Amino acid sequence: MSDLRDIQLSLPMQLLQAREAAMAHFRPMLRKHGLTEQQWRVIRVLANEPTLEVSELVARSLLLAPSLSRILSHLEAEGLVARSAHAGDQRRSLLTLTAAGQKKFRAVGPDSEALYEDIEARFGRKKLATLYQLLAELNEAIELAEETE
Amino acid sequence: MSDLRDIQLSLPMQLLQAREAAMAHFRPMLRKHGLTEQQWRVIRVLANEPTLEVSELVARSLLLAPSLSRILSHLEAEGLVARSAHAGDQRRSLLTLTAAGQKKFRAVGPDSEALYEDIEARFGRKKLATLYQLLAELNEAIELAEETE
DNA sequence: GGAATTAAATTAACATGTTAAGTATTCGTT
DNA sequence: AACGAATACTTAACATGTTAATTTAATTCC
Repeated sequence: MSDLRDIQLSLPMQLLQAREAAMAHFRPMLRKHGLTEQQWRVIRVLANEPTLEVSELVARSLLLAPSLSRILSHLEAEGLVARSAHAGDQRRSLLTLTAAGQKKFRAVGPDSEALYEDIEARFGRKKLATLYQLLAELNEAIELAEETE
Repeated sequence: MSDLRDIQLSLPMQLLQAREAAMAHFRPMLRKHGLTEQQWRVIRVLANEPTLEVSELVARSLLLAPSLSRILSHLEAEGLVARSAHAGDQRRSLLTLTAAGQKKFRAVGPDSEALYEDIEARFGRKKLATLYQLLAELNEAIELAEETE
């Protein structure tokens, strides 16, 4: 009944399927460490910076502000992340990994890396590099469209 | 502090970012039609088949069964989808698009297609085909890993 | 042919996604 | 200094994601 392209051939569905295939491996591992996928994203970003503002965390973790807000209060309650005042702007706050947070990062990191390397090895580093390049160009093309419309 | 790859270079993050870039265009359009992204996926799948079981819908829409269960009750309440009995297995039920559901599909379809074509045109059909191919191979590689482990 | 298993969906419980509204603070202007 | 606008988050409300538990019906096996 439809002239619309097969749903399986739509770009967002392909991207979703590929991501789910990968995450199906990561989620059980993270679960063993007591973390969700999103909590791990936050910890991972914070592990590479001494401190970050919420807005920076939003940008780097690809989480929406309301989600991050909830996740941060959770991670604070667990003692993995600490919040401190921003000198000069009371609206902002600075987030840091606590010692416990750093310990968690060091515990999960190798397990995470192992899964990545497994995927890389099976898929091929060369093809993976091509895929990254294409995805970056896709983002660029779409963002360019936003400026034009 | 970290030897872990930059989070921005991780495959799931790249896939997520690319998908979000695309969906940022689709969601407002769907919202005007009173649909969520996921509801539209269900309608789109059903538009191509006279009837489908829940398990088939799960597979083709890339939704988890609990999510689909809620979405279907919503779409039934809206009169877009109808449920009928499965002859021979009372556990299953058959889903069909109602006349209103088909009308909705015909209303949204062109808007959806226009956005796809815009992306295709900007990104390039050739590169898009390469991207599809790589994503399919990635899925294959990951699923192969599942059988082995 | 009846008890134990398996299978298909749904429900439950909690976390996140998404949009809109709200809050507090800062900035810009006069 | 003071007002309005903009900024940085947070809350709210509802939809979906995720895992586990339930429910109901079919299947298996003795």
